[in-house]
Amino acid sequence: MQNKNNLSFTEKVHVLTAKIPRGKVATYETIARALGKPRSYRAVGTALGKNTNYKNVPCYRVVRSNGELGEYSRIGYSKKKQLIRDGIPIKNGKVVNLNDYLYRFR
DNA sequence: GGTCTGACAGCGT
DNA sequence: CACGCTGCCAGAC
Repeated sequence: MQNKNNLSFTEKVHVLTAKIPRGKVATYETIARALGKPRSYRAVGTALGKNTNYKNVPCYRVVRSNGELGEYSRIGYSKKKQLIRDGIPIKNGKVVNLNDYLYRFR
């Protein structure tokens, strides 16, 4: 399903996720907001869930609004480890000072 | 086109 | 403070 922009909502989510720089993270709400729909965070989660392009889309950089890492079920691979590797401090399964590491889409 | 699902969020209990 | 129910939106049936 493609819209006028030639990109489905899901595709947009993937693209934005891929733009998150190393050392930064984004929340489902942030991404939804970047798409101009602050309340589609639900759909964002669904979109990432359907994503299988782990090579191109660093979905581990997408966390919950409260700083928790979220499910990331599919593989069961440590999202936490990846973030730490990117320089994001994690404590008790949550991002420390989320606001400082939160990436703002431009 | 109505209904269900989901890698969520917020508020109530 | 830990659950549970409800609301939200796009995609799949």
